[in-house]
Amino acid sequence: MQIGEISQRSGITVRMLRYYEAEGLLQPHRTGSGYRDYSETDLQEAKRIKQLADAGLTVEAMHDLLPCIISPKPTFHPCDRLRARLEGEVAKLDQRLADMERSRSQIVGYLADLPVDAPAAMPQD
Amino acid sequence: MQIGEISQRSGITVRMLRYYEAEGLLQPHRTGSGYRDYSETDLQEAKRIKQLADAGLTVEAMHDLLPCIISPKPTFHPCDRLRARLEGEVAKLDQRLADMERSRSQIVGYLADLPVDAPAAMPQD
DNA sequence: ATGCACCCTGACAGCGCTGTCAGCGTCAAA
DNA sequence: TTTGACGCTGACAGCGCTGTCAGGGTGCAT
Repeated sequence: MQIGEISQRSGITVRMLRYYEAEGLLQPHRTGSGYRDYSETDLQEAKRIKQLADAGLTVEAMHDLLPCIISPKPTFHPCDRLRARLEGEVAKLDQRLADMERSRSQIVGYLADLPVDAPAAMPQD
Repeated sequence: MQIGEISQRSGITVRMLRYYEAEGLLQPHRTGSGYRDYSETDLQEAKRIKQLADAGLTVEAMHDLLPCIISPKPTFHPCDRLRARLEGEVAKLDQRLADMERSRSQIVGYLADLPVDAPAAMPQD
């Protein structure tokens, strides 16, 4: 299928599909005239890429991920490095989650201290 | 105090202090020769700015926040707009938190399906 | 053969900061 | 007065995408 179709079917913009290809993820065949020609397998991969992207992973991280995850058949390469990377990603996520929780309660605190609309309380340091 | 000192005391880089000033937050007096001259109050404000920045708020959001929050005495302006903004920020944070939770479990799922190092399972679609 | 939708590449812009460098004043101490 | 730390401004770069535009082919249907 052409790029427009896979774009619609995967929810990834044409722009980003080309970007992913340039970055070494998801490299479709080309027709004689140079058109990208995506297979159903490519579509599967595209969907996974989208999941990961939505999950906040960088292209660089996906680079390590995909070789182990995408394959429609069992993967045979040592995935220890990948495991490490994934664990790192989780750790990073946890870190960010914690930060954001903290932010959230801070803002909620501000909100609580906010005067209703007239002179009133202030957040004490 | 000069910029270097407030930088150390607030944990904000010199670069960012100037940036915040350019953005209209935290505008210190100037000495005759043009040096920035920060007061203790400025330091307080700087610390709050840092908190908010760490909390992931943009300068633009802080713009609305600070007039209501910073003041060392009760604030008298109507803060309804601020309240709305804060609530919006909380909502955004909640959204992002949810996304990230989802990402996290997705990755953890991948991790669980990962072969130990030899040929093995694959994530079933 | 003409048209129109769709594809191609390459390049520039913008997000919201943040670092860094250049080129040049200021100030206090030696 | 000279030195060295510190301050000033302005500007460019980079992060990781993402949109958009320009200039130009391809392919199918009238």
